[in-house]
Amino acid sequence: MAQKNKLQFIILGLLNQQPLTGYDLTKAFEHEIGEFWQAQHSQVYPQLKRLEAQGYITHEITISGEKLEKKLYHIVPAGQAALTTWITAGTPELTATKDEFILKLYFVRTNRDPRLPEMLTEQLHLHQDKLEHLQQRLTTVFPTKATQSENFGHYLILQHALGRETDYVTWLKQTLTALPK
Amino acid sequence: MAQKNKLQFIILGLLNQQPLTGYDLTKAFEHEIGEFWQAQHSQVYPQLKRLEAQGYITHEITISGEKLEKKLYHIVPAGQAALTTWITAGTPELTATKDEFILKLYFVRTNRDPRLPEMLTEQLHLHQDKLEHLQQRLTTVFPTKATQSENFGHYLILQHALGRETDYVTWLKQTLTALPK
DNA sequence: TTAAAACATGTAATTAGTTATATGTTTTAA
DNA sequence: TTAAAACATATAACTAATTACATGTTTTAA
Repeated sequence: MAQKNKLQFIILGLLNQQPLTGYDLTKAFEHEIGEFWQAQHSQVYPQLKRLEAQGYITHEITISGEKLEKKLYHIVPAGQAALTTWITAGTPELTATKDEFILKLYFVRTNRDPRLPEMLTEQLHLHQDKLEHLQQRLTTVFPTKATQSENFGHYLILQHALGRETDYVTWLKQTLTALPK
Repeated sequence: MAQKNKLQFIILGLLNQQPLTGYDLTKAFEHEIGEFWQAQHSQVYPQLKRLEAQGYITHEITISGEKLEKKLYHIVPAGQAALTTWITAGTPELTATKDEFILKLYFVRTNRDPRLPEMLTEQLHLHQDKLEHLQQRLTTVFPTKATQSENFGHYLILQHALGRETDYVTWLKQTLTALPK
């Protein structure tokens, strides 16, 4: 997929909060931001070099222990400008969700297909787990009104993800019960 | 993104319904199936060659008019087996939705950010349009109970898409009204 | 009759993303 | 004290997907 390099903006956005190393950024993709965007370190390190070449970030080398070199990256004003431009610009394209299960369903022709109950049940479990996970996150990451306003955007998208999964689960349940016996 | 070549199965699935040319398949990605999956002809033609080399499909050449050659592709039993295997196998990975707007929101820190109203309003319009479009499709593609059972999977995923967009619109509206003045 | 649109098939170049390979250091827990 | 886990950075190979390039035919409507 070639999709206009959003990774660069994620990195700028994260560096806009605090200086980080490539390793730190990679960790972020395994946790926090990894909830809705993924990237491997093999994508992160080259992107950091490109951003630095473009004059959006700089790095300083720090030594950890005896000799382990860390490159701590900072955003610079030009990078902040690029980040703001990206956020401020419109987002007129709705990205189609490429959900493999949905794709498989498309090729199931009748409601008597014997594979349907098993397929739907598997997805129900997966999405119920996901829903539980998101509910857990909401209460641990945003326990108070104050924490919600501190990180408003993140709070909003977690709410949205929760709504989406709730809807997914409802749809699967409803479809399962409507199946002919 | 490297995601296990789902295109091959979409092509097998479509050829399982009727023989088609590469051009027909490309058209399908602009209409029907294009609602939730995209592919360009530059992906379709090479994939057809690979599927034929694997022994999943064959083609016959027909002449249109004086000399325009069409390659009409047919699925063969091995291809039908591969298609069934794919559908029957579990689908244990939930694909994360890479929604650019959601990504931007993540970097908006406070509910007083002056960009929020405009950003949310733009998305509201886009998703309202999408919702309307899906409602239109539901009534035109599946006007009767009979048409719904004839193409059950397609009906289901259209229902699901409708629910998803309804939820998206609700979330955006609710967020907009909850914003501080 | 003719020009534009649609039909029809391909390859090349580039970008995005995953998986694999490579190398070494520091910290932690058995 | 030592082995495993975590820290830290980087490149290579490969797959997927978009955009651009390339060529020609048939149909439709002005």
